[in-house]
Parts: sequence; C-alpha cells; structure tokens
Amino acid sequence: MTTLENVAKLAGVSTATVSRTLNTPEQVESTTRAKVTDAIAKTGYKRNEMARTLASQSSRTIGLLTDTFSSSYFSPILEITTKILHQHGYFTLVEAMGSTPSTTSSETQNRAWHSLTSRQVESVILLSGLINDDLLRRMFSEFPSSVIIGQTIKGAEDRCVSFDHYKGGQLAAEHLLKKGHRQIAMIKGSSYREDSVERAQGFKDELAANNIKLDADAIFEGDYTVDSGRAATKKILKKRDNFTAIFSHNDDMAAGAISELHIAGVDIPNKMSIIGFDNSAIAQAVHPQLTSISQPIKAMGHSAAILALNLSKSQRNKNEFEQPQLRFSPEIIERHSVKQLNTVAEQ
Amino acid sequence: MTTLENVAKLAGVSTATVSRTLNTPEQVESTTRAKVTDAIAKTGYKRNEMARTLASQSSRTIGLLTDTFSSSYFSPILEITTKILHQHGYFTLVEAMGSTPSTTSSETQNRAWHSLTSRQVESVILLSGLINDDLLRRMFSEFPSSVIIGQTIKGAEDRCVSFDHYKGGQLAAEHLLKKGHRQIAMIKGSSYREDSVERAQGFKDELAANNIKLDADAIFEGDYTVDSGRAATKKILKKRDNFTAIFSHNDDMAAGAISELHIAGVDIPNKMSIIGFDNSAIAQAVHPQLTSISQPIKAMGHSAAILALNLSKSQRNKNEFEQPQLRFSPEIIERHSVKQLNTVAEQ
DNA sequence: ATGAAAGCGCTAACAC
DNA sequence: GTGTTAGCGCTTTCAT
Repeated sequence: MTTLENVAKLAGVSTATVSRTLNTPEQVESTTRAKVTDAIAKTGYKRNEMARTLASQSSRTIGLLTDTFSSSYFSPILEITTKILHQHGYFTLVEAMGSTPSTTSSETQNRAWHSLTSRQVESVILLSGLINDDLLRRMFSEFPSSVIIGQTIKGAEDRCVSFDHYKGGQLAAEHLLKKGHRQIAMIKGSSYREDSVERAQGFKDELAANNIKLDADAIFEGDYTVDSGRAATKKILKKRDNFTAIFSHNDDMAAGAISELHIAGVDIPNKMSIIGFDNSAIAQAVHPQLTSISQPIKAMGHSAAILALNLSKSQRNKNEFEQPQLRFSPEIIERHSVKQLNTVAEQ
Repeated sequence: MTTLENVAKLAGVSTATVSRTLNTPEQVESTTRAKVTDAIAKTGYKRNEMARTLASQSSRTIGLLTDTFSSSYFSPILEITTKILHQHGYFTLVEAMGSTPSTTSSETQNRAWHSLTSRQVESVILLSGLINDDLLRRMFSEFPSSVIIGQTIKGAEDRCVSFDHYKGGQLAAEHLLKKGHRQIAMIKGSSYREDSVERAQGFKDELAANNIKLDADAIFEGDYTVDSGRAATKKILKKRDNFTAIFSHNDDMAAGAISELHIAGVDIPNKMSIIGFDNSAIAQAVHPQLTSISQPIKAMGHSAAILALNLSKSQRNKNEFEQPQLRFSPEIIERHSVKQLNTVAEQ
C-alpha cells in the first residue's frame, strides 16, 4: 500500500504538497505538480478515502436507505442518485431496513441506520413507503441533513420529495369513468402504507363526485406482489359478475390480475378493463400492455440527490444548486388495457 | 459528536478500555464493563467506522461491482450478500460500471473501481456478464481477494462462482425436442456476452445431436430488453411461417416475444411455444406463464459472499467457513408456454 | 484487567 | 508556493 508519504518522498516534496496537487492543483506550481504526478503514476498510489474522511471531517458520502432492495423503486433511484452524486465527487452507501414494521426486527433496522451513520454519511436519502413507521420519522428528525422520498413531513417540507398519490387515484377513476365504466373493483395495497390509502381515497372521492359509490365488497387487498394480484382477482371473479374494470394499486398486482383473467378466460379489455399504478417496467411486458398511472421516479430521485447535496457538510462550496422540484404529479400512460365501453346512459 | 474519549472520561477509564468493551468485552471486568456501557448509553456514543478502519487497517467492508443497477441479477445478489455479510459484521459497498464496454467511458469504470478500492474494501464481488472485458479481468487479477460471479477464470477457479450456461442451452433444446418441436427460432443475447454464446452453443449442439440444424436464418439477436424481444419476434414472424417454438436467451425478451405474438394473433402455446432463461420474476407475471431455465441466483450470491469473507483480511478469525459450492447447474421450470406437439414422425 | 502512548494516512492551519 | 506540524477517532502493542 503506497501512502501519501511514499509519494512525497519519491517526488522530493512534502506530504502537504502532494495533498494539494491532489485536491487543489491550481495552488501548486506546474513543475512541482509534474513531479508529483509522476511519482503518483510510478507508485500507483491510490488515496485512502477513510483517512481522508477522518482528517477532513467529511466523508463525501450519502446514504440511501430503502425498505428492501427488491423494491421496484430502488434500482432506478439508486441509478439516478449515484450518477448525480458521482458528478459531484460523492459516494453512495446503501442499506435496507426490511419491508414492514412487523416483518423486520428493530435490530435489523437499527443496524441499517447505524451502518450508515457510523460511516459518517453527510446526508441520507430515505426511501419511504412505510406508514406509522416511527423509526423512519425519528431518523428523519434526528438527522437534520436527511431527505425523504415519498412523503411530506410537517415542518420539514423542504426536505421532502413527494408524489401526489391522491391525485393519482383521482386520475385512475376519472379515466375509467370517461371510458364508461361504472362497476369497478379495486385491488388496494396494505393499509400500512400511506400512499396506498391516499390512492384509494382519491379514487373513491372521484367516483363519489360522479355519484358512484365504491362499495366495500368491491375492495380487495393485496401486498403488491403478482401473486396477491392473482389471488385478489380470483375473489373478484367469484364475488360478482358485473365488474367491467379493475383499478390496481400497483403494476405487479395488475399483472397478476391480467394473468388470472386470462386463465379464467375473461377477455381483456373487452370483458374486463384494468388500470395499474407506477408505470413500472412490467406494464409494457404484459399483454395487453397496461394503462398505468405514472410516478416520475427518476425525476424524484434527481431532486432528492440535489437536496441531499445541498444539505451536506462538505457543501460549503460556493456554488449552491438551484432548489429542485419537490412535489410531483401523476400522469396517465394510456396503453391497451382499458376499453371504451359502448355508451350507456347510466350504469 | 461524542467520541471514544468522551465516553472514557465519563466512565473514568482509559480509551483503551472503552475500545475493549466494545470489541472484546470478555477481556474486561464486568463492573468496569457496566460503567462503560452506562457511559455509552448516556452519551449516545456511536463509533466512527472510518477511524476504526484507519486504526485497525481493516474496513470490514466488501464491494459489489455490477454492470448496471437495473440488471435483474443485481437486486437479489445484493439482498443475499448483504444479509450474509451483515451476519459477520461486514458492510457492503456497491458500484456500477456501465453495461457494455462501448456504452461506458473507461472513466466511469475506473471511477467505480477506484471508489471501491480507495475505500479499502477487503474483497470485491464482481458481477460478470461482459465478455472481452479486459478491465474486469484485470481487476480480478490485480485484486487477489476479489471473487467473480458468472464466469470461470483460468488459474483462479477457486474464486469463481459459475453457472453452466452451456448445459442450460442443452436443457432448453432437449425440452423443446421432447415436446416434438423441430422448427425452432432462437433469440440470442449480445455476442459480447460469454454466457450468451455458451447458451447458444449448448442449444445448437443438442439440436445437432438430434440431427437438427439451427439455421443462421433462425437466429435473431436482442439486447435482453423486452422491446428487443418484441422486435426480434416481428422478424421471426416475417421470416418464415413454420416455426413452432422460440428459445429466448432471457425472460425479458421472451416476455416481449409473447407480447408480440399476442398482438399478431398467434396463440401461445398452441401455435407457438416459447421457452425463456433465468426464471426471473417476470416469468410468472406473463400469460401464459413462461417455462424457463432457472439460474440459482440466490445460491450463487451466497457462495460468493462466503468466498469473499474467506478471502478478507480481517478473516484472521479462527473459524473459517466451509468451502462453498462454486459451480451451479441449470434446472428447467416448466410452466405453460410450451406445447406438446402431436406426434409427427419427422419434422 | 487496565492504562499510556504510538501510530493508521491524510488534511489544514500556520509559518516561511 | 511549499514545508511543518498538529490532529481526526480509533486500535493496539507494551507495560504495569
């Protein structure tokens, strides 16, 4: 392991000079800079980021904390955030906390959090989803440079990147209504998730505004997996035979629904329409391709990264970033899973 | 920021003692241990892993280097490796290098590598895929404690976790043959990927062993995306009308194929059978559910993690792990996308 | 069983 | 523009 000191000796300068040519090259004369650069090349020197962190009291790293690595949000968020952070000389550290409060030991959660903070992250990006998760909120409050994607926390709105789930639900209802659907079933997500209750509420309210009531027996619960969508659909088919459309709270469950409908011989969209949520990769892979409410994940990740950078210690840098967009709106991506029903005056 | 020294003062002991009660509690008397534990609780002390790394000359962290974070392998591998590494007090650091040699600047690649090594990772798990990637191989050779998932490198077989892609190709062919198929198209992956060429070779060889030739005009190329599967399938349908089956080099492309066949009104599996590769999540989400060659990703990740741990510096630990399985075999997961053709004596 | 002290590799005043 | 030096927070001999 070559150290700064080795390089310094070889170049015939002090360690400070080597450090300078590495960090602020403009402060060192070009001739000495050349000597140093040479020595670095010869020795194959690589700086030790750990020592650097300790000495400079700044780690130039930002944590990304998710519920589970298999979440469909995780990869795109990780991709965009690392890209941006790298552009600014920052590293990313990832940890997972477990998908639900109950499923995960608080030990796991604490370990994840500790793993991040003990490594001196300057900010952490919380990938939310869990509601009632006191821990998450506590982390958010206790770590003043953390930002959160997915919910808005009172009194700290400027650290929250959020999405209008309520409006997303409305949009889904509006679309189905416009297409003439009146008998609609909903496959919702866990009641633990705030986003899911908001989606449900927006959907219900929009229907209600059009004098349509979403009956309790038209609501089915899933856990965001393909299989749970399949199971819910089985129940839907058993329950009543006059539904013409299904609103699913995510695309995976919608895919399960589609699969189950195929098996039951129900034609999509002619006998049953379906609309998903998230516009994730799977929406384009199923047949018919799924109409879905899109959440601009990448853009939200982008905002979060900028926010995190702004809040970082090392960000004593003169050039601050412009304040990024914090609130994002849904958009409907029409594909081929919703049918225009023949005009019928009333349900 | 409370430091070890603060804790030591409050407890009325030396920093060494605090350090010991943290790392080797059995070496400190229970009464003093209690004092220290108290002080730690009172101050809310969290150890600084960076300083610890520097002082102990071991980072207890292992790098995971992938081509892209959106790879379908990445999440499951990350999930299993972090789980195992955590169990042994290790952290995981992730980086992405870019998906193909051409698509990515060598700067990006070097940055990724540097990000890992400069942070003193004790081992790195390379998630392979790229062939001809000198850089990857160079990293592997230059970093004696690195391990690789996905290919076997001569002279370092004990650091390689690999999968028998050739046999996978054979298995696919054997299955199709057994089901009576003779006119078969193949959607292969990039020729840059060794795994893909092996899959193709195994497939061809098995067909040849049964006196069936896979003509050049029955081979179509994709890039592992759903869309490329769709595009390839368009070509297949245009090319000839007597294919009865398609072998796709991954499930995403197979999903694209299924989608395109649906659009073209080709019944699956009655008019066209299809078999995928990887047995990834999407295989269960499409309709009909996809028969696929499974790659035991989780098990492979497990092996890699154990291997990495064994090669780590800090692993001066007395208790070594048993040598994990290094070579994995394919398995066919039958679902509903391949039809048993009515017995026809000859093609 | 515990303490003193010397670093780990680097940065950042502060001098020159 | 460059060198000297004092740490950053911890671990780890080496004494006691």
